[in-house]
Amino acid sequence: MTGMKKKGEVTIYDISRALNISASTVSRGLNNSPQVRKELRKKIMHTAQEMGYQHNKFAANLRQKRTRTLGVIIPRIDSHFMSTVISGMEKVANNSGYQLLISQSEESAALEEANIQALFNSRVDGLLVSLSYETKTKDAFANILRKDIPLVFFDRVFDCGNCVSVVIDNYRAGYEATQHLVDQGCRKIVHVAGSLNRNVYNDRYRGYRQALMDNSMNFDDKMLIITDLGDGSGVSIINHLLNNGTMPDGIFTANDNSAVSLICELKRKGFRVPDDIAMVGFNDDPVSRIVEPNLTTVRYPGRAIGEVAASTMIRILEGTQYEKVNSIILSHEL
Amino acid sequence: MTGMKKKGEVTIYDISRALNISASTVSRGLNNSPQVRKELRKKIMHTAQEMGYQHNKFAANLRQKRTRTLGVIIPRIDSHFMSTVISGMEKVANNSGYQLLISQSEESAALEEANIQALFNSRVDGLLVSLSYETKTKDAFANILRKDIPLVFFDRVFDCGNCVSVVIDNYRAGYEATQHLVDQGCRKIVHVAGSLNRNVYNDRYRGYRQALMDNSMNFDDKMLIITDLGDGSGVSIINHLLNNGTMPDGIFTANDNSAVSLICELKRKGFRVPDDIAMVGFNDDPVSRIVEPNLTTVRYPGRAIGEVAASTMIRILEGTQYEKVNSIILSHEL
DNA sequence: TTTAAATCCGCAACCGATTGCAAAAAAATA
DNA sequence: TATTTTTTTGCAATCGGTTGCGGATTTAAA
Repeated sequence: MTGMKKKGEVTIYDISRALNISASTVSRGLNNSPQVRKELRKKIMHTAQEMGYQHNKFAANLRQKRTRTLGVIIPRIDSHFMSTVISGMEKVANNSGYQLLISQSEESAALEEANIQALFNSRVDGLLVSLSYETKTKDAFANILRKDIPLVFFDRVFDCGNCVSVVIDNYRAGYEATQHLVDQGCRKIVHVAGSLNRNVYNDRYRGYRQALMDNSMNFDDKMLIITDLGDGSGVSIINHLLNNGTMPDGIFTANDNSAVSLICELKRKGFRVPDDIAMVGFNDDPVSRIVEPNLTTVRYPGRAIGEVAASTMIRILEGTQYEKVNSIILSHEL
Repeated sequence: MTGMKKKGEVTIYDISRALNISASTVSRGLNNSPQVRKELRKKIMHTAQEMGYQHNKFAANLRQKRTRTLGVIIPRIDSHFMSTVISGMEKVANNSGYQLLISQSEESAALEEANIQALFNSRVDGLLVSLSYETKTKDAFANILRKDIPLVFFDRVFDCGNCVSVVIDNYRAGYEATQHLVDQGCRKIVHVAGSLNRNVYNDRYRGYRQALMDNSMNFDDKMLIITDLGDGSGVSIINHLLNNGTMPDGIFTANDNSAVSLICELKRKGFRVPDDIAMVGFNDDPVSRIVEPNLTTVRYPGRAIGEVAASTMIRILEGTQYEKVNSIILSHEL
């Protein structure tokens, strides 16, 4: 069927035959079990090496009912933030002898569900998820939860009894970002957000609202713009604002892509940034340091989020996570 | 040992008992084999669904000696280019029912070798690799090659008899980039490169040399600067050039990170870009479109590279790749 | 030397799906 | 109805480590 036949693999049985001992001893020897005397252990390993033996994970997995594999589902991997998260995760996992099975939901709830299913079938020991833009319910996770497969959400999370969330305090970050604009003298601040179904955007939005309120600034619906936050979102947002005649003197936007896009478009339209319109972004994309004028942005610790999510998961799996945590909040900074 | 016991899994034996048929028929039924009559097939699937059956890939893998898993080794995942490549790969793989096992070499030959070994042990059906900065020999791939595990290199490749390479024509791209600078009136062009052990940098360098030669411009060693191309490389490069008194009027640099870094540093030192010094980058990072002045850059089709690499691998595995190819060259553009 | 305690090792069952082979059942032909 | 052909189904072996349990061997204690 594959058109490709495997070469004869060397098994522990071959080794046992070569050394004239039993396969169980070989297995124990290779696993460095104290049940096999040191000398013999060495001989086994040496012979294994010599014969080109390769451990077969499937046989082991089948028997042990675990895979040392973590499933990861993210919207997309090709964003600065996500690839940084994954990088941190991969490193931690690798150091602990785990491997990552990564799949992309492409912001689609259906694909997300298919991926959950596929990873479930692959018998991942645990699942690390950042939700798609579309996802509304946790139905898709029913199988996972039913079988007590540990579930860790990061960044875009669900509030969920039996699982852990790794996030930053988006509410506070949103508050601080808005306050920063107020401190700069802005009196009319627009917020550009993503889907309010996602905690990250909802929390930032709530922080923004609270900051306005605490500064006795009023808010109306026209000051909240919900978009996909894509690279090209700037044009339509600015047009929208111009048409509404509600040009603000400050914009707090929920990621850096859209911030950059907005800045470019504003400049094209003749506005000066930050003199006419001040701007705060979110995510600490490298672009934010390059674009002129430099963009104020909320530092989003992607690598740390990945590392913490992975190490938490591993502690849960190894049974060394004693306290029952529901969410882990990492620090951010402007 | 894990502290976590699995719930009793439903197996084909449970189903066979429930339906009073043999496990082999259940297996065939679940695989939609025509050997089982349609009606029964449906009943089997239905019962499986109902009982919450989950296919166990390990048992299947163990028996079939294949995993439908592709190993991927890259220097780092947290760069725009690489994450785009991976994104394309993942999508293609997923569509064909394959999964990706991704690991990072962090530019270290030792870690790369460890990853090869780990993926080998995981019995990946094929291996997709972009080499680390350090790698010098193909020794680490000996096991892979010996067992005829298909090997596809992309971007940073080895010239290797039995495997495929997916690349762009870096030589021509280097030539064109240099020629572009010449056309802009540059008479003294410096090239900033990565390790010349890597084809990508070597080829670009050779293209650069050839372009100089074809324009009767001379070259001396001081005009080639080899660096790690990191985000912070600009400062030291400019200092180096200033100290040498060899300030050029054009720079062709082998990636966009360093280009941006260079531009920033040049501006800080009071040079005007591109009036005093023109610049061409490489990789088509989003930053290249944001930085001012806009950076001329070679469009590097990351997603396409990932897609082509993955689909080629899958064709090889499925035995539908008939022609014997050694390298696939994708097009680029300025 | 005998007995008790440790240490080492192997037997054989097990994990769960796949598949060659052959028997059984059903359908087609004589 | 008997025979051949075709379609369905089941038996049992297989993939390769892992591990509980008991037996064998060695060492220590009596």
